[in-house]
Amino acid sequence: MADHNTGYNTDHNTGYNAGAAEAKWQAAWEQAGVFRATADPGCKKYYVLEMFPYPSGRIHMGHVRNYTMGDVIARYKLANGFNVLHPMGWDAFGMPAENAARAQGGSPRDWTLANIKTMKAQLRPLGLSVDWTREFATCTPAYYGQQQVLFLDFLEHDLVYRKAAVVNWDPVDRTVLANEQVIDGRGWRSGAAVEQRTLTQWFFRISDMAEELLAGLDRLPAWPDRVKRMQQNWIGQSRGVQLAFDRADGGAPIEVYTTRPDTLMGASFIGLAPDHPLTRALAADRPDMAAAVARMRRGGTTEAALETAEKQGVDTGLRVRHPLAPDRLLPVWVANFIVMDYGTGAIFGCPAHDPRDMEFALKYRLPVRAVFRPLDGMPPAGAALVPPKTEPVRWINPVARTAVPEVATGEEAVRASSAWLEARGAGRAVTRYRLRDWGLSRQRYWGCPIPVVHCPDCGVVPERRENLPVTLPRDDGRGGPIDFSAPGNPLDRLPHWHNTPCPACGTPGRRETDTMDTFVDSSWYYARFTAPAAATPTDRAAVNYWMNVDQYIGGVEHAILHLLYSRFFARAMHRCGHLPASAAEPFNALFTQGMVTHAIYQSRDGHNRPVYHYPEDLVFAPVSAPGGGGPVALLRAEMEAAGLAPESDRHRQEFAGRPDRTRVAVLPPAKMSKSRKNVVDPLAIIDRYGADTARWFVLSDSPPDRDVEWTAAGAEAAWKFLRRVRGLCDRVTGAAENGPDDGALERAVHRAIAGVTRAIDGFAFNAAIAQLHGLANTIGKSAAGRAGLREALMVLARLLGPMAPHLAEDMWEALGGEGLLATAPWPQADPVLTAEERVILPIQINGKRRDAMEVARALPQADLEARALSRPAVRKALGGAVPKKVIVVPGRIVNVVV
RNA sequence: GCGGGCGUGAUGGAAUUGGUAGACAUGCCAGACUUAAAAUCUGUUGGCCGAUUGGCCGUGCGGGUUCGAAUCCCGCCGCCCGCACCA
Repeated sequence: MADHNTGYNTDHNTGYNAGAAEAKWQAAWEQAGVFRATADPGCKKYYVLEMFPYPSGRIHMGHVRNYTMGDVIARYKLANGFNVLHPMGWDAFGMPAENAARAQGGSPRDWTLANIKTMKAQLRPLGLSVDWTREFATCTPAYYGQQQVLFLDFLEHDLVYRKAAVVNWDPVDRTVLANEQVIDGRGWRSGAAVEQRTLTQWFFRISDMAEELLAGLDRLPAWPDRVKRMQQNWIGQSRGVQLAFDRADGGAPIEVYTTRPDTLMGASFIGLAPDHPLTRALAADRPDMAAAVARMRRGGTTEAALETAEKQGVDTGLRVRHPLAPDRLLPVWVANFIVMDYGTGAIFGCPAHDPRDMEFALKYRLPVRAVFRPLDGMPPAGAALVPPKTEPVRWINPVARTAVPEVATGEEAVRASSAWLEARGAGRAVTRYRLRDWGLSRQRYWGCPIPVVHCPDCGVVPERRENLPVTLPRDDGRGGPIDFSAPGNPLDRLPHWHNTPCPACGTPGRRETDTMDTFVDSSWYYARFTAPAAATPTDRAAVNYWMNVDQYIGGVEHAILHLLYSRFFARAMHRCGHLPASAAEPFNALFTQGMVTHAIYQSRDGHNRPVYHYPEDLVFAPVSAPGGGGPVALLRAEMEAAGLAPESDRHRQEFAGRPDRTRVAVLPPAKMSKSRKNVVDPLAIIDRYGADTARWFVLSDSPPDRDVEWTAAGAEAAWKFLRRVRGLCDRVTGAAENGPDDGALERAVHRAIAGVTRAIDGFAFNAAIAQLHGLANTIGKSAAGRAGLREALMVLARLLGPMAPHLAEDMWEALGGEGLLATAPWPQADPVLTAEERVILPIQINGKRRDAMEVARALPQADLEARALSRPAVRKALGGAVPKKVIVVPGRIVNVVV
C-alpha cells in the first residue's frame, strides 16, 4: 500500500518521484514548444481532436480517459513525423451556468470563466500534448461573434429561416424545453405541466441536406458502423407514394403518404393526425371533436405513454372516394396514432395488412379487406397479415392485375404498384425523411445572441456586419446585475439591451432575445481551432492545410446530434466559402470511447434505505475460497474505531467475521456518479501516484471502446509497474559489456516494436500495454549486456512515451537519450528480427494438438511434413498406415489426418 | 415491434482475423525476506483424472461447414445499445 502522506510518491528503490518528474518534463515541453502547431506545407499534418469539455468545474475520470486516448494518438503521430495539431477548448455556453447564477447569485460568465480556470489547472498536470496557444472558450465574443457571422452568411444562403412551430412550453419557467427536458409531460425543473405552444423559431435547413448527409455516411469508412447506423436511422429515409383522395363533399382532396402502395385496394378508412390542418379546421366548428382531439394530444408526448396508448379515433363524418374505385366511399377518421411530423399527417388505413390499422378497425368496426393471402394456409382472423416483404404471397386484390402477378413478394408488388400508380397519374413516388429541421432558438440568456433585429416596418432585419459581435449585456456593469430570479429569459427584461434601431431604416426596433442552442457552438469549433484568432470564422490557408480532423474521439452519446449537426455545419460553411469542399465531411475517422465505471458500495440504514460509501472509505478482506462470492467490503473508519489496522490482512479477516459490523454490498460497476459515491477523483489519483499512473490505468484494463472499471488494485498495479520500469534503468550500469541474451533481447525488442505499433494503429491500447508488460518482464529477466539492455530500455521508453510520457522522458534522460523523447522518432521494427528463426510448430492429428516440434522457420514445406511424420507421437497415431492427408501451413501448424 | 452489438478462467480481457485458446493484468494460493504485519521479490493458478511422463473435457446452448472453428453459417437462450404508433 502506498504511503498516504507523502503526496507524490517517491520510490525508495529508484528515487523516482512522479510529481517532481512530471512537473519538470511538462515545463521542458512547454519551454521547447514541442506541441505548438505551425502550418508547414512541406510536412504532412495530422489533426487529433477529442470532444471539448463543458466547464463544469471539475475533471472526472471520463475526461482523463478521453484525453489520454487522444494524447496517445497525438504523441504517436508526432513521433512518426507528422505535423500534429492537438488543440483544446471549452464548450462554455449552457444552462448549468445560468442555473448556478439562479441558485447562488453571481453571473454565468464569472461562474464559467472560474470553472475554466480551475479545470484547466486540473487538466494540465495530465501532461497532454496540447497546443494551449489555440485554446478558446465558446462563450467569448471572439468566438461567438464569428458564429454570428456564420449565422448571417447562412441567412443569405437560405440555410436558416424562421417558422412557426409547436414547441414544449414551460409556463412557470417561461421557456421552451427540448423533448429530453420534458419528463412525464412536466418540465424537468419546474414540474409544471408542459403546454404545446406555437412559437416562431429559427431553424437550420438540415432536412434539405438529408439525402446528402445520408449518402455521405458511405464515404466514412473509419467511422464506427454503429454510429453510422444510428445516423441512418435518425435521418430515416423512406420511399413511398403520395396520393390524393377526393372528398365526396367537394372539399380539397386529402393527401396521403404510403410506403405500401400495393395495399391500396385494402384501404378501408382515412386517418388524420390530431394536428392535421383539416382536423384543426373541423374541430374549430365542432366542440365534440375539439374535446376528443385535445384528449388525444394529452399524455401523448412521452415514449412510454405512446407504447401503451390505446387506439383512439373520432369519425369526422367526411367521406372520400377511393382513387382506383371511385364508387367506394371511405370514412375519414382522426386517429391518435398518426403523427403530423411524418409523411403528410394523413394515411389510408389497411387493417388487413397493418396491425395498428387492424386494432383501430376492430375497435371502431371498420371493414377489413385483404389484398393478399399466404401461398398456403388461411389468413389469420382478427389480426393483420404482415409477412416479410421478401416472402412471396398470393395477390387476390392487387392495385392492378397488369402490374402485380398472382404470386409476388411484397417488395415486387410495392415497386410495381408504385410505378403503375405514377404512370397512371394517380400518385407520385416520393422519398421522405424522418429528419426534421434543427430548431436553434432558446429563450435563454447564456448563449450566442442571434444577430437580428425585429423592426415594425421592415420585419426581421439582419444586424449589420460592422456591428458584430452582438455581445451579451455585461452582467457586472451597465444596467446593473442581471436578474435570474424571475422566470423566463432575462434578455427580455433588459430594454437597454434589446431596444435598438433597425439596421435597415433606423426606426426603433427590438433585438432578437432568443439565443442559439449550444449545439451550434460545438458544430464548428473543430474548424475554428485551425485559426483560433482569425478575424473571419476561418482562415482559408489554415483550413486548407489542417482540415480535416484526422482522428476525432468522443463518447457515443454524441453519435447523433453533435456529429450530425457538425456534418451539416461543415457543408453549410462550405456553401458560404468558409471551408473547402474536401471538408464537407469534417471528421475522417471517429472513435467512440467507453465510460469509466466503478463498483458501488452500499449499506442500509436503520430504515433500510440505501447508504452509499466512497471507495476510499473501504478496505477489503481477502477471500481465500475460489469463487467465494467476491471480496468482503469493510468500512475503514469502523475498523479503526474497533482498534484494528485496516492495513493488516489478518485484522481485515478478523473484522470481516464480526457479526456487528456494517454490511456493505458491492454492487456491479456503473458509470461514476456522485449520487452513488462510486467516484474516484483524478486529482487524488494524480496526487498519490502521478499522472502517468492515471493515464496508464485508464488505457490498460479494457479495450478503449468498452467501459473500463476503475479499481484501486488496478491503479496500484499500474503504479507498481511504472516504478519497476523506471528501476530497470539501473540494470544497465551493473551489467557486463556483453551477455548471453543479447540476441534474444534484441529480437524481443523488435517484436515488441511491431506489436505495440500495430496495437496503437488499431486503437488497441490495452493490447499495446500488454506488449509493454511483456517487454519489461523480458528486460527484467534478461542476461543481456550493457549495450543491449540500454538499447532495449531506450526502445521501451519510446514505446511507453505515448501512454506514460513523463516516465518515458525521465528514462530517456537517464539512459543518455538525445534531446527530448517527445520529439524522438518512433522506433522501427526490423522484419528480420521480428521473425524468430526457430519456431515451435504444433502438430495436430485429426485437428487435435498432439505434439510440437522446434524447427527452423524457413524450413520448406516438404521437410516439415517429413519431420512431422517421423515424430514418434505421429507414428504411433498412424500405426503404420499412410496418412489420408497432411496439411502444412509453414510457420503455423502441421495437421495429419489419419 | 424494428435495427444493431455482445456472450472466453474467480475477474478485466488476449488470440497475428480460420491454425498451439486463455497473452498481459487483477484476485487467490504458496514460498523468500520479516519478531509480526505492510511493502517488495519469486513461483503456481481453466476444469476433471493421473504420484511424474500424460489423458479427457473446455470459448452461453444445440446443430452445421472445414483437415482444423472463440472466429464462418443456421436455430435457440441471456445481456446491452439505438430507434419506435414513421403509414
